[in-house]
Amino acid sequence: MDLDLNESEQKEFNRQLELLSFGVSEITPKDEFAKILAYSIKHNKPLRIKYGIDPTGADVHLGHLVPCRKMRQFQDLGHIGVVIVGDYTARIGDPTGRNESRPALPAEQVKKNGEKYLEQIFTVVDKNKTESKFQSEWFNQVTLQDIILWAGQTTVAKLLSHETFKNRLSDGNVLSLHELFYPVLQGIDSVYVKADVELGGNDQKFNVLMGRDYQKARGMRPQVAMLLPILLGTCGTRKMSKSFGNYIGIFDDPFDKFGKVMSIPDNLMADYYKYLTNISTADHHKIVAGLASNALHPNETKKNLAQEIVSLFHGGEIGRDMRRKFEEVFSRGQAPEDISEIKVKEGDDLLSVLATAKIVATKSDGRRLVQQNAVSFMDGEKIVSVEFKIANIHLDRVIKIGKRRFIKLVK
RNA sequence: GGAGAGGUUCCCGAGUGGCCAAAGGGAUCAGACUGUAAAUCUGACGGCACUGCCUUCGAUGGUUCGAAUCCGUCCCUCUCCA
Repeated sequence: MDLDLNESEQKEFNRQLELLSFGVSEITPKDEFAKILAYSIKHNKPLRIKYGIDPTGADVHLGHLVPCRKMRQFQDLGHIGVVIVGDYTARIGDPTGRNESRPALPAEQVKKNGEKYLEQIFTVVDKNKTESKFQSEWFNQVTLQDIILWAGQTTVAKLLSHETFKNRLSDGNVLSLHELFYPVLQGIDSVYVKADVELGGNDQKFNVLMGRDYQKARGMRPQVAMLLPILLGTCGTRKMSKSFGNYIGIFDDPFDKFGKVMSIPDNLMADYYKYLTNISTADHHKIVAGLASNALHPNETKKNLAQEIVSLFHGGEIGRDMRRKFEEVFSRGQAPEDISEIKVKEGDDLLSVLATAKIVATKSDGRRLVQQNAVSFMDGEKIVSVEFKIANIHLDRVIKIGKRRFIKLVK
């Protein structure tokens, strides 16, 4: 490889290296990354940046966006994004960090999820500079002979060196053979798409490095692993994940997004600012310092953050609206403007009405809420009887359940 | 193929004949408090015609006045042996 850069190439190299390294927790191997980047610049050959996502559900969440935003950065510098929808790996379920197998998903479900995933990913990734692919494009042609070949190019000891697999075995949990294929398939993907760099969360190191092994086995230049921090979920303790229920989804309603951001612990604000908004490094420093010195009010700062994040997906106007709505509902205890309505008539049993409106899960649930003093009319009186019947004087009034459930009774 | 151990409510997990709709923890919801859908404390947490009744403890069929608990069959998992 001829890597003697002239002055302007060197300048460009430094610029890209700095930008691309920002906010990354690990580049392995680092010197190789520098080499392929230099080569790319010298020969004006864009790098192929791979990112794979398993369409196990229908929702992409903000945690997925950390690598996506990095991909966007690459694209803005002229490189090519390769997004792989893991429609095969989704059927296995990523075993990383899990102590049990996941149920297999049917193929059509996975296909449908995949389309939705791409749509969500393209809210951040530049669609025009992206090749999007489904694993089935290559895996559907595979023969048993291929599979045996791949299986022969890694070892059980290697796979079992993965902590997840090791722990599963030692804890006496289920470990099925197909799960061992998860890293293998991910590695083979890199061969098929000729990836130069693969993006992934920190927990994906093992899987990403498999790609290097398989590329080397084919005499290809191995990809570089670029690992990004794992975004913590709204609970502040575990990684953002659908299965932990602590995620903020791209398709979440804007008000939900706002509220969910408001529910994160204060100490997560800096990370969310860093990885999810477009603020500059300098502004980020200001916020971190401001919070530390109490110059910035944590609640205001969090509202700003929530507004930023909502605006990112829904535009500035909706961002402002959601902030106003949040302040109305929670800070001032007012009802929001857009309340759903339910038709009632004199004598209707309130619990039945609420259950029909699906604002409480079941009548028993509603009964409990009444007993816990959670149900009241917006303009004052509390409902204390589980046998409360609706009268005409209650029409056009708003019932509030807990802090965030509202419903209007109409004729 | 053989021997042993298991499969419990949304999740983890206790429960080996009636006091079990089933301990404890997590998640969730509510109340208080708060700058917050944060933290903390308190409470709730299968359903309904709610001091009672109905459904649930892998599936199914039994034993018993009575079964998550005992027995048969089946399905699934783990460990050791081969």
